[in-house]
Amino acid sequence: MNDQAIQETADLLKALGEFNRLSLVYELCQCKVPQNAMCLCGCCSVDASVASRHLKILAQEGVVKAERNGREKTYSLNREELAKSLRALADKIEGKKRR
Amino acid sequence: MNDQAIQETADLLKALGEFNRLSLVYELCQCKVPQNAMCLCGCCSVDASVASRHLKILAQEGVVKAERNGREKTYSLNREELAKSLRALADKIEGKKRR
DNA sequence: GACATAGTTGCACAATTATGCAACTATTAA
DNA sequence: TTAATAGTTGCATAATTGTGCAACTATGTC
Repeated sequence: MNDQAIQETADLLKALGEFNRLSLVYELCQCKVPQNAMCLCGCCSVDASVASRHLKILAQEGVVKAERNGREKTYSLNREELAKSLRALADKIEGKKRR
Repeated sequence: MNDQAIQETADLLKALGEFNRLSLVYELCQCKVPQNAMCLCGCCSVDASVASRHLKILAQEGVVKAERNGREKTYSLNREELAKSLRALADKIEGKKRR
């Protein structure tokens, strides 16, 4: 496990490890269809600029996918990819190759 | 999903989402037997006090289990519990109940 | 007892991060 | 074109976090 790989995993976990961002993730988790930022910023009662920045971080880490729809921007969870990353980490932690 | 549950999950992910702490976790991941703090602090080249604090945080979040052995303190990963938490999150993210 | 080893805690400091406001861009509607 | 809505960015600020050093506690050894 090289430093870069560790850093990437740490960055993903850090992105998820903040209350308002995780709230956004859970909110999106409940949504069958993509949600716009205004709707999402309601779920954690912060300023729109704050939600915008949190969503940007989540998008950078591949947690959410953003899409422009006219003047709206809609967000959806990258469910499979995110679940896969988390399960890969769980597998590694339970792995049998030990010293 | 209430605020407290979100906060608890966020705290766990935050504990894992820091480079040196995740390095400690991966190091412990490779270890069949519990390791002491001095050995562990080598793996991320930080002061012993820093490793001590990181390990404390990991222990608080239930990531590692600490045990006194004479003047040493040995740490081991809570493999099953941690893997279970991560898989539960993955399951939730992939869940089918959507609006 | 004195001394060594393992680990923790107080303190100061640097760096990062989360936040809100105001001003901005971009798009749509009138 | 003007106005309205959605979202972003610059700036200042408060809060949190990671770090190393020095001093401390705890345990084992001589």
